[in-house]
Amino acid sequence: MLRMLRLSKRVEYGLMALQHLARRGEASTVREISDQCDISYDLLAKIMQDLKRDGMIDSYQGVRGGYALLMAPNLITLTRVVGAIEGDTGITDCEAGTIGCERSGTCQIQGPMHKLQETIDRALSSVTVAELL
Amino acid sequence: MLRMLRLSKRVEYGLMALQHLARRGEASTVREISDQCDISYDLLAKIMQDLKRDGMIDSYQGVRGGYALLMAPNLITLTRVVGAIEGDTGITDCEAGTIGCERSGTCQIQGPMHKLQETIDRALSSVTVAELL
DNA sequence: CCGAAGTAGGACTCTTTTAGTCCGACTTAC
DNA sequence: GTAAGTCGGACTAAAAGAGTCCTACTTCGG
Repeated sequence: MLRMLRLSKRVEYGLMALQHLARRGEASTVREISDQCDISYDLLAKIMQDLKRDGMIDSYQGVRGGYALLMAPNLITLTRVVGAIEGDTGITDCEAGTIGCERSGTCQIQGPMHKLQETIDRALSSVTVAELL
Repeated sequence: MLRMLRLSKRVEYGLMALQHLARRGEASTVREISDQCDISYDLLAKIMQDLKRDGMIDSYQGVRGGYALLMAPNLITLTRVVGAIEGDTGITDCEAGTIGCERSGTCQIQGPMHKLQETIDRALSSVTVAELL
C-alpha cells in the first residue's frame, strides 16, 4: 500500500548480495546469490552490475566467473549502496536537486527539510555492510 | 524520476498548511492556504481532513468556517504528520508491518534494518511544526 | 576449437503508488 | 435561501517500481 520513505527492493537486494559476498570470503555467482537469497536472477544481475560500476565489487567473466567484494565491509556505507543503485536521492524534489522545484520562490519549508535531509543522510552513512554480518 | 526514500507531496503540503496555520494565529480556509502555498485546492482539502481526523487541527463548518491548530506547534512531530496523512510507514515491508514479508525465514538483514528504522524514526520525531516557523 | 557457464546490457511489460480531479452532499452565517 | 465553507467517495492519468526476455560477449575446460 504505502511506499513513501521506503527503501526500494533493489537496494534491499543489493544489501543482501553484499552481505552474502562479505560472509563468504570469495567470489560468488549471481545464480548462487539469487538462489540462496530467493531473489529474481535477472533483477539481481542488473543490481550487481550497478554495484560493480560503483567500484565496491569487481566481476570476473566467463565460466568460473562471478563477483567479489573490492572494499572492506565496514567501509561500504548504506549511502553509497543507495547511490550506486538508485543514483542521488533526497527527501524532497529540492533536496534531490534534479530539477529546480518550481515552488522555490514561495516554499517556506526548504530550510527545515534540508536539516532533516542531513539527519537522514547521517543515519544512512552510519550503517555499513559490516553491520549486516 | 526517483521517489525512493522521499516524502510524499501530501506530507509536504500538510506541513506547509500546518506552518501556515501556526504563523497565522487564527483559523484559515482551505482556499486561503491553497492560494498562498500554491497547492491544488481539492488535494489540500483531503489532506486537511486527514489532519483533522488525527486531532492536531479542528474544523469549523459553514460560511466563515475553516481550520485551526488544536495543538502547540512544538508538540506536532513530523512522525505524527506522516502518520496522519499516510498511515504507518516503514523503511521495508517488514518494518511497515502491513503483511508478513514472505522472505522472513531467509532474510538476513531484518535486524540491521530495524535499527536503521529506529534511527530514522528518531530523526522524524525530532522535527516539529515549531521548527518550520 | 567448441560448448557450457558466466557477466553485460538494452528493451520491454505489468503492477502499484502517487498526484490530482470531479462531483454531490451537508453545514451555517448573513 | 443562498453563498461560502467543510465532508467524502469515485475516478483518471502519470510515473515509478519490480520483474522479464533476449541477444551479445567472455573464458575455462575438454
